[in-house]
Amino acid sequence: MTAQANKRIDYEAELRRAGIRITRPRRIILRIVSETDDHPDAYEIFRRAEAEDKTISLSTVYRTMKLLEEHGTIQRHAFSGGPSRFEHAGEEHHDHLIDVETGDVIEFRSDKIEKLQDEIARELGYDILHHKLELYGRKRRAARR
Amino acid sequence: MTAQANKRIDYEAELRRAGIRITRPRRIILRIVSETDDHPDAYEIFRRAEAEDKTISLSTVYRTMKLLEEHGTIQRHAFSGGPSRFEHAGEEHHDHLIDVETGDVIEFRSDKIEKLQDEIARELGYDILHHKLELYGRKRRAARR
DNA sequence: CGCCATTTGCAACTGATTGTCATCTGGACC
DNA sequence: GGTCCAGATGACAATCAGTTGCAAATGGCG
Repeated sequence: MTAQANKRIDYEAELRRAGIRITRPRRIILRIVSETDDHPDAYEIFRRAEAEDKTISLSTVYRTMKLLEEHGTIQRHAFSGGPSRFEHAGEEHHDHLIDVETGDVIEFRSDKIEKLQDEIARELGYDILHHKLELYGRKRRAARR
Repeated sequence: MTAQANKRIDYEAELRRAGIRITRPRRIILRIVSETDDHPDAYEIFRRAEAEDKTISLSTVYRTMKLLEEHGTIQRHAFSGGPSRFEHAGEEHHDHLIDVETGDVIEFRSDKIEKLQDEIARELGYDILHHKLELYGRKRRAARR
C-alpha cells in the first residue's frame, strides 16, 4: 500500500512482462533493493534477505543482481578496490564529485559534458554505452582563495 | 641510446635516489612499462617479462607495480570489470575510451570538457585536484565494419 | 669478497564472483 | 485444485585477481 510497495509491484510487473519468472527469492531481493536508499553490495543484500528467508543463497543474490542489471532495474557501481554495490535504477544519470578531504560525494549533471562525450566518441568511431566521470576536489576556502 | 632507453635510466636513477633497490626483475619490468604504448595488466607484463627471464614470478610483478604506483612512476587504471591496467606516468593528462568488446584503450583529450569540469566544480565550491573520465563504448559498424 | 636487510619465487590463501549439477518450483494448461 | 517441465535454486566446487608467509637468493654497502 505504501509508495515502496507499489514500486515493488511495478518492478515485478515489468519483469514479468519481460518474461522473467517472479520467484520467492527474486521477490525478496527485489523488495530489498527497491526499499533501501544506500548502496549495498551482494553480501549485504544476502544478509538482509537471509533475515526473511533462511534458505536464500548468496549465488542467487549474485545471479539476480546480474539479471536485474541486464534489465535496467538496478545499477551496478564498481567502486575501485571493493565489491560491486547496487542501487535501484530509474533515476536520472548523474556524475560524482568526491571531496578528497571528507569523502563526501556530491552528485551533479552536465548536459554539455554528456554531449561533448558523445561527440568525442563519434569522432573516434564509437557509440558510448556508459561512462564514468569522477571529479576529485577540495572545498574552496575563504571568500575567493 | 633511444629516447626510451634514456627514459628507463631516468626511472632507475629516480628510484635509486628514493632508496629503492634496482634488482634484476625490477629492471626488466621497468623497461617493459616504459617502452610500451598500450595499457597492459599485471599478467600481460608478467608474460612479457617471462620472455626475457624465465624465473620472474607474477607476485613480483604485482609487488613491483604497487611499488611503482606509490612512487608515481606508473599509473594504475581500474577499468570496470577487469584487472587493473598500467601505463607509465609523466605524460600529459588524457582520458580513456574503452572498447567493451576488445578491451582496447584509446586515449583522448578534450580541453572543452576539462574546462566544463572546472566550471562545475567552481559552481559547487570546489577546486579539482584530479579527475577520472572513462567512456565505455562499442565500435560503430557502418560503411566499413 | 662478506654481510644482511631486502627482495624473490613459490605455494597457499583471500574475497568476489561464476559454474556445475541434482533437486525444486512458478505458472501455463488442463 | 492437479500435472508438468523449462527455468530457477541451493550447495559447493572452481575461477579470477590479487596478497601473503616463508625459506632461499641477492643487491649494494663496506
